[in-house]
Amino acid sequence: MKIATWNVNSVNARLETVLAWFRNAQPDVACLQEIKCVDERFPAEAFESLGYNVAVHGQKTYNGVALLSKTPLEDVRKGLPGDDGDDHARYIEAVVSGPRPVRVVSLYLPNGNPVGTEKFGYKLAWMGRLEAHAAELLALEEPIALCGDYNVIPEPADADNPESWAGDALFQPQTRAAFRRLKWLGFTDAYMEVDGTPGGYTFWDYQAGAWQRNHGIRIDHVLLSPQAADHLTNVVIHRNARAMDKPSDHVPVVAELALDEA
DNA sequence: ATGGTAGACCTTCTA
Repeated sequence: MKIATWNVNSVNARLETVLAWFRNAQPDVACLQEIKCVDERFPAEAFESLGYNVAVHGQKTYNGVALLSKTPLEDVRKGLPGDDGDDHARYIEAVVSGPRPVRVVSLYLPNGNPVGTEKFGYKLAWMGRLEAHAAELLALEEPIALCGDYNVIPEPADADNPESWAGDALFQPQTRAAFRRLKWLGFTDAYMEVDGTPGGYTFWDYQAGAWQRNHGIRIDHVLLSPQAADHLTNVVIHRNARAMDKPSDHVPVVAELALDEA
């Protein structure tokens, strides 16, 4: 099973680019972030025509996440528990049905810049809520994949120029510590497990020629529960998607699970 | 050097 995660930076502005990638990569499951549209504006028919079932948690202008799956999506949850006053559409969870069901999450963790503002506080609070909910999910002892744009640079090796991110919310000690706490619950960072080579970037800013200069960072992650990590066979970062026409500033990350094998 | 670009959308916010 190929599970993809991709921050598409507006699914409607990027639809032809996204569909071209789907036709080529053929993921079984896909987690999209920053769709930047309400549910009714999500181009569900375009994905359904490619054979996907669709679940959307949308929002006008900002944020918005979606799940796509070749098999039906069950037990859909929209919104991260823990704060009824949080109206950002940044979390959707569902069970991908099949002989070996997998619980899949598409998450768009807050950016948190600038540091020292309420935005950074919101980011850290959101990470705390994610940790609490992830702990509850782990107790289910199911195959689980927490996929998305975490807006976290875990280690210096995950940035081309770590010094330039020193003051950024994505690389603060508190941010990195919160991400470690999440992993230490018992999750495996899929990329680090099968590859771990420095330079596996997933984001290059549109500005200042970041792509041309390879000023990238690894901030899109797939975290797997033990019951999923046991079946992990490969992770591919689709770097060449950054060179497509009208690219997103993020590229897809695809994790492969061989769930039929012991 | 505090730059640069992209998307949604209405003038500026977010990233």
